Amino acid sequence: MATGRAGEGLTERLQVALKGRGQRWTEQRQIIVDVLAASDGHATGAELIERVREQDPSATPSTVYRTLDLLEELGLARHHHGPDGRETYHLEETVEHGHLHCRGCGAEQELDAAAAAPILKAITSTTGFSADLDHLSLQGLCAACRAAQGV
Amino acid sequence: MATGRAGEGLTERLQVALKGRGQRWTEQRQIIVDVLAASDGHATGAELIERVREQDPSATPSTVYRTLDLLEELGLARHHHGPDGRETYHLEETVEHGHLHCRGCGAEQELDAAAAAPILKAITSTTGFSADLDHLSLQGLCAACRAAQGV
DNA sequence: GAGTCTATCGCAACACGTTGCAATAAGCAT
DNA sequence: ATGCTTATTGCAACGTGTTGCGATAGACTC
Repeated sequence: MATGRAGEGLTERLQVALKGRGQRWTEQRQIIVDVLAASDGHATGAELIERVREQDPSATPSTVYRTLDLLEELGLARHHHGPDGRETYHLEETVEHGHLHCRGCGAEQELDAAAAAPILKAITSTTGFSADLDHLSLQGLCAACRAAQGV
Repeated sequence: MATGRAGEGLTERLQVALKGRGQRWTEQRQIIVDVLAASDGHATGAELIERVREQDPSATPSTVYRTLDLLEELGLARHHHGPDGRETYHLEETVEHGHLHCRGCGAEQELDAAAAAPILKAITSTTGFSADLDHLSLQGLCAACRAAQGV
């Protein structure tokens, strides 16, 4: 939880992965990975940029977004879209999980792999489609709101 | 199939609903509803604006988006977010359905209510959450791509 | 260490969507 | 028909995210 520093092994994994693709390790990328590691799960692009800028005011949005894309290509980060269409990013280290947004009370529940398993299974068996848990972002009514609204 | 004109009853329903709320019926709103009706399902905000502008070049994005919000409030339109976070709008008349985006081949399948029923049931029984089919937008691998990749 | 190649950076512009505000015009009452 | 109230419009600016391009600088060779 929010260590403030990228996991020690992570930086090295990154350096190796980049070198293997003829790409480069830079200080900005280190900062972005650190910030992402410190953000522990759910940070929007704008938040990440702001935090990166605290450490390096010369950083620009394009650099941050491009680095995030790169991290995704390498499989070290993921992003998904909230109910308002905004993006949130997190490291792949974080447990894979889906999201449930309640349109009644606005609450957001996480959906871990165990809870999601029957759902993913139902998707596969009815559609042949293998869904990515990380992109599973549902909107609806939570149990409490359903009870409150007598639905 | 893209009638090109809003269903006759629709315009009247709208006028009544608006009047009941002390709101007004304008030509622009008629155009927007017509365009939406002609778009038959999946149109992005930008596309809608472009088509509205063909009929009324003075229309601006803010007006179109505000009208779309209004239509949603009235329950006559819906929107959801694609895998890239962009919005697509459709009339409530359109059959309620979810979406499946394949990250392998880029194909998009629709998920009708019958196919979704077991999935929604699984969601409810494991989480207590009642999900909105219209916001169900999954990303993953379709059966063909899974076979091709031997996953 | 100097030179070369090219990935990365910063900038500027764009695209989509949202919001605040002043001007317009819809709908109602007279 | 005229005037009044206020919902709606258009404009302009902003926020988030993307893209093209020239300049910078990282990594490798000699």
